[in-house]
Amino acid sequence: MSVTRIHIKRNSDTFELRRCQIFTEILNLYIQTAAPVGSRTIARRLRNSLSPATIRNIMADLEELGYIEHPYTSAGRVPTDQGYRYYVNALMQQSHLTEDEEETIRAAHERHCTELEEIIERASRLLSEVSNQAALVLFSGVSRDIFKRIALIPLDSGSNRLLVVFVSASGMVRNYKVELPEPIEDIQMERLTRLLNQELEGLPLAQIEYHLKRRMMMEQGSLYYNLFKQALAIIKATILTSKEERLWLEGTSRILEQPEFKEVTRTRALLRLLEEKEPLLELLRQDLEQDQRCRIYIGSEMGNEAMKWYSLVTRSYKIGDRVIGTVGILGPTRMEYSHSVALVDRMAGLLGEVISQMGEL
Amino acid sequence: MSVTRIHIKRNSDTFELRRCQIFTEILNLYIQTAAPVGSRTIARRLRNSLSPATIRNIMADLEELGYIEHPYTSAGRVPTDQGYRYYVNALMQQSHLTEDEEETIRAAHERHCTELEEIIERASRLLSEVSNQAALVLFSGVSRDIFKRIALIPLDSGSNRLLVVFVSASGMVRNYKVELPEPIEDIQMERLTRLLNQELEGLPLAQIEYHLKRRMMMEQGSLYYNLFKQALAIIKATILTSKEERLWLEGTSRILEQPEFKEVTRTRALLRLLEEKEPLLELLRQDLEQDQRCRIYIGSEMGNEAMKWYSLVTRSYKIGDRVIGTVGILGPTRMEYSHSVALVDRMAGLLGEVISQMGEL
DNA sequence: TTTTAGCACTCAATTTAGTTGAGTGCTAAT
DNA sequence: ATTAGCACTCAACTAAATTGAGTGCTAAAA
Repeated sequence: MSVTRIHIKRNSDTFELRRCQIFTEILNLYIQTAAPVGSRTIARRLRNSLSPATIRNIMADLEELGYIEHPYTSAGRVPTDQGYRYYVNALMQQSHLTEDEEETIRAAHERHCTELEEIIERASRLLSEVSNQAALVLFSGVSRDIFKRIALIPLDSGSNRLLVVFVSASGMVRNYKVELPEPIEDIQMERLTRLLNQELEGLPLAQIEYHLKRRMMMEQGSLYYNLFKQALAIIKATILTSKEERLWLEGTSRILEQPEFKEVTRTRALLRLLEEKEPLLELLRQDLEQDQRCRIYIGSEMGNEAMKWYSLVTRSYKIGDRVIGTVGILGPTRMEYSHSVALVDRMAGLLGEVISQMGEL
Repeated sequence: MSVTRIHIKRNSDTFELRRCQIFTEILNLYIQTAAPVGSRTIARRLRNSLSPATIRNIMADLEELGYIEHPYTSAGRVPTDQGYRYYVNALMQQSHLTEDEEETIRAAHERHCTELEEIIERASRLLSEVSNQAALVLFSGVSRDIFKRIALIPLDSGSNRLLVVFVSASGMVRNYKVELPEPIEDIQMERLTRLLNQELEGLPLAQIEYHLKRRMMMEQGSLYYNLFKQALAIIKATILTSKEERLWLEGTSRILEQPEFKEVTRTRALLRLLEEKEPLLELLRQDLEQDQRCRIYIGSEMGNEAMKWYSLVTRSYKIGDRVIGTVGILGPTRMEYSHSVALVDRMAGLLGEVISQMGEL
């Protein structure tokens, strides 16, 4: 009673292998049916090469390892988050898209379009449709984008209201309205525009401030000093202040189509959370830092009670080697991870490509 | 058995009045509790001035009129869509916002901001929070907006790619990328810009095409002819092609908090529909045509199976007397219509105001 | 040592039957 | 025109019984 007997001494390779096989079987069945899996079912699936009793023993082992668990004494087994993690890390095999899926994706990308936002919205819709889960796309391009061109447009002649139009290398266009402390002459404005475009072209946004400050120092005392000062002020008030992060979330209603939806409270909590967006953003921002392959967050790993029953598969997408955002699929922990990974990979690749092309134009 | 006896001959004013009173009572009770209302409950609410039996008779009348119905033989009564309609048209009294609500709304509008989209997003969130229902805001400003200013920015020097920046009177800024059939010189472009700004300032977008064509005719043979031709081409490729309708939808998860949510299929169907957006848009577009006070669509009136159990309260908002969009609340048919109307009215007024101010700046 | 058959046991889920109570419609008395 | 009274209906709840998929353990077989 007091000593927990750990009897997984049968550690030869064959046993190890068989355990994995049975675990995968449980996992797959559970993914398909959403119902706890029992020993007899597994036995049948293995064409009775092992008896239910044996499988029960192995299941006991798996439970001790923390990969599966009992909802109650006499129910079948259900994978734990730890189990999914093990599967994802060690057992999962690469999966490929079906021809249908390829076709759908290709068809959707046939119509070209020039609006970045439209491209992203479509991509998120597409991903949601093909995966039949909720899909998300984060665009956080601006902050890691590159300066291409700026234009200053007076909003009222003679006034001090200014429209600043900014075009980034990735083709994104942004507008900012600014109010200057005092009216600015047309000639001065033209100079300013020319200066900014000459100085900043090709510069990553992160370096702009530093660069302008340095140049300002250099020009100290010269005619240009004031110009640089003004330029810096404008840039600071516009491009640098805006944290242009935007999240698209599509197909949340598909979450209601899963059987786990029956648990009303779970679903409600999740949808609430998704509407807030901030918690998700925090998670996604991590992906921006490193350029890795797919990231998978399983249930409790997301560190949020409301997301306990859901998993997230994400991958960053990029222009060249600059990460500019993240795409992802959100579904119940009981999801087909390999398939989701394949989809997310494809979407991330495609989205990067399409946006790159757009920027080049 | 064969002849339906209609015994609503008691048509004197007192009876009429009493019927209304009881109907309102049923309606209010049902709105509060979401449970069918029985004759005894009503009798108690009327301090037993009438016996349950009498009330049953009246209820039978109301049922014959189509205002209430039985879910099953021995259940209480539930208002029908027709009943809600009657209430809304004839019985509903104007309601005012509570101080709390006023306070919340005012607080939210304290922080000024310059981005149109941000203002609208905030407004929809706010409306959803205060009403505790799903809220929506349609912005369809552009098509009925007024020209203010245009700017042309070459994207690559010497190339034929152009960024067109357009500012409308309501303060909205739009960008379009266009590809010209042949490169355009800087001087020519400046002329073009000046021409467009001079010709079109203050013109409703709907009249732009006609105006330019007419001017083109007038200048036939003159030096300006080609300029006008080019101008028209650009305008057509940008401002006039874009149908810049955008719908914000916030707080859909609040729908899950209503008791009618138990009917899983209903909710699922609704959320699905809301994600598509198009059906809602169609409905909302109608409001743009006339400037009326609040519009109320009740359940089946929306002509969509999935929305059968929900109602929509909308009102257009405007700049001056130009309608530029619609705000609305979406909730179960069993909603507090008068309160929703008050909220929607306030939001529509406020939103119009805020956007107007923004445009003036 | 591993596998399996057998058995007692558990427990959610389903079924069944019975009870309750809010509500109705009708009729006859007030 | 109103009400009291009565028979009837039916969802919702309760409690008990049944079912069956599943378990763990043990002892025998391989």
